[in-house]
Amino acid sequence: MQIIRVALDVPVNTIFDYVVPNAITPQVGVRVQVPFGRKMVIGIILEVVTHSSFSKEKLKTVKYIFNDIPALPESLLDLFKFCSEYYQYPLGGVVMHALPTRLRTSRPFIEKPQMKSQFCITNKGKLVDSSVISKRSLVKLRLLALFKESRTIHLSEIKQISAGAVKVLKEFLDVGWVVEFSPKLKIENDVPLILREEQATVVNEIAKELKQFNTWLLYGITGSGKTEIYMRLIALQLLEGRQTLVLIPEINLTPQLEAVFRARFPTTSIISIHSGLSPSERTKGWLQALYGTAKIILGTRLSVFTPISNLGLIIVDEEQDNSFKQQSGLCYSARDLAVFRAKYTNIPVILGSATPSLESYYNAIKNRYRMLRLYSRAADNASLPVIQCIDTRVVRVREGLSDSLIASLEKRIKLKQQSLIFINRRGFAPVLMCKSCTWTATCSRCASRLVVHLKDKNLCCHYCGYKKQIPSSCPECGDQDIVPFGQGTQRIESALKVRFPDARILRIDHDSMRRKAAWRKILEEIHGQRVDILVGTQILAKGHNFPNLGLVGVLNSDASLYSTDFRSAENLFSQLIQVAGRAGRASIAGDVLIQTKFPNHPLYQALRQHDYENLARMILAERRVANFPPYVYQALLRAEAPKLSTALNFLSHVMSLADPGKNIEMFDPVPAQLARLKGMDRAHLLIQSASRMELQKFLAVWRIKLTKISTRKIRWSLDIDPVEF
DNA sequence: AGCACGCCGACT
DNA sequence: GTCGGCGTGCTC
Repeated sequence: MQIIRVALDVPVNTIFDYVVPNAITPQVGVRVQVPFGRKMVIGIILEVVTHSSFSKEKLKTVKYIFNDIPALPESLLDLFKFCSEYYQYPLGGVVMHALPTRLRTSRPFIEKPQMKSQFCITNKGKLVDSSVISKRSLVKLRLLALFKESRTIHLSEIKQISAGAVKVLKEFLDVGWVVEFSPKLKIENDVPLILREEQATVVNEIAKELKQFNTWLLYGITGSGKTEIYMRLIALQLLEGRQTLVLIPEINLTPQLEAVFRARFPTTSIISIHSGLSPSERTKGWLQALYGTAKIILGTRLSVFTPISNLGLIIVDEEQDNSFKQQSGLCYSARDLAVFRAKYTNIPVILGSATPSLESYYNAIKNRYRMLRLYSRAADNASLPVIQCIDTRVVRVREGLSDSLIASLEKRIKLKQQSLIFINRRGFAPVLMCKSCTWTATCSRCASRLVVHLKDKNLCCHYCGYKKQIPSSCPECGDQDIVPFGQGTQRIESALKVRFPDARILRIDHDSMRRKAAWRKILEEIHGQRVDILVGTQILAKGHNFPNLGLVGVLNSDASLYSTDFRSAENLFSQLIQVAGRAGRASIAGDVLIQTKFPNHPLYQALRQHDYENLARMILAERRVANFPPYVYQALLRAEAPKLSTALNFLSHVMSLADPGKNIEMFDPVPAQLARLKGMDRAHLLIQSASRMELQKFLAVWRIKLTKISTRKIRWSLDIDPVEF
């Protein structure tokens, strides 16, 4: 009897067996529709066997075997298996999570061959001498001439030439004389820069071992030209016909990097996978990667699961970024899976960063990763910004702004340069407070304070989205003197407006970024020099070049220095290095001013010296003493329940069931940082071990016990290598 | 996760 | 006497 073992999207740690009629030969990696309970569901065949341990009478027969897409490669299925085991998550859940949503439906996927509507000529096309075309091929000649004289041509214009013109267009596309033009992206004729010596060294080092596994940690200061190195190595892959997977942290960065890649590789098929695409578009790109036609696959963490037939290289840019770690459900780290995938495929993986994660840096010290360094900035004349601290214990601060910062802003406005005020969000949002009884507005569903939004005149919970009106008096004591306390971006913006009435000030935060096109518009404003002072949070730190930026002011970064989260200092450092990197990118010497009460803190000292490695070694020394990662491996069991005591009791009970060996350390259950979220109380239990393998073994056994005990009213989940607590 | 089965309170 | 509450357990 033919039996298939199928992965289904059910939170049960088993795969399900089905009978296949003898006339059909099933294949591993193929999508199927099967009866499950009283419904029909979609799954993926993981194994084809002849016997089932499940009783034969109870076995059902597969309903439909899809042939709309090719079978998933076994290497990808192995990645799923590893992911399921390592992250302690049901295999079926992993497989279906990784599949594009469009393929999770029972409707077969039929690709509509739709052509882009606009096309433009490439450098190669421009150089074509029309004499190579036969004088009799009138359509070819006319089309080429048309392309040579205009920048972009619409499909309808091409159709006007003759009925056969579209066929000729396809020929031109095949030989690379023209490319599809996407109106969103400007295609410039990008000429590869001449590499600096240190860049060339890095490229050569990696190129020497291009066909075998190695984890390269590329440490390069901001603006040192890491992207150029990626492109050189991608070019080498392209010569071999191999594909490259590029993982980046945020969706915001996709169009930017995509445009850079398209400019460099105008005739190469590049796909980007991000949440802005429709399910069909996503599936289309996903399939192009599987077919091997897409040569560069650019995407966020989910794209680590993309099937790629001829993968030659993986790049993880900004590898320290926490958005590579999924925080709920399947808590995977795309960076770590990328390393596994590269090892399994025997190809190199590059982790790039200006401030590598301590985990990666430690791996480099231990020679598990190979470190390469870039110390200088790529652009001529560009130097690193001068970073200084403003001691707010000494200098007067009004409305959150010190006199020295105001003076510097004034200077930059006079020089017609732009400035950026960067606000560290932590504890900075304005809360509503009663001056007489110190009551503050809190969220009824979360253990959080409501944030004052002056523009919409309401109070908002930043965790669950709950909104309500600003009360006119204190609900506790009735006093009318209730005021926003602490400066948010809005308050800083208004303070700046008072101080600089003629300056053009632009505030950027999550509210002003809501709309899809907002970011593009904001960038246009900035690049068009229609802004003098930018005010904003984290979003401003990432990726973009502001050539005329002369000054960066940093407010309220101290809160992260002494946070309960042991990673907050390194995150702050990474963030400040990134914002500082916004300044002085072109020929302007940049200034960075940090307002702080602790100017002598080692973190700020390292920052002033632009000395990541010294700080990293110092933090590592602390971690070793405190027995923290990367010296130990951690796992977190989270539990949430309507009452905190329920969650804590559950964790205590579960802890008593555990049988940790002497190398496993378990800590007592504690309430989570944010003890209440969306009406649920949250607690967790930390487990750690110096041995990753022993921790894995222990968790596997323990989790089976966990799934067996009844969990009424409680939701629990395991987070392996947690980054947030 | 769904969805059914199952055993106890307020309703035509 | 039933309708329906959601606690428990199964799905190949």
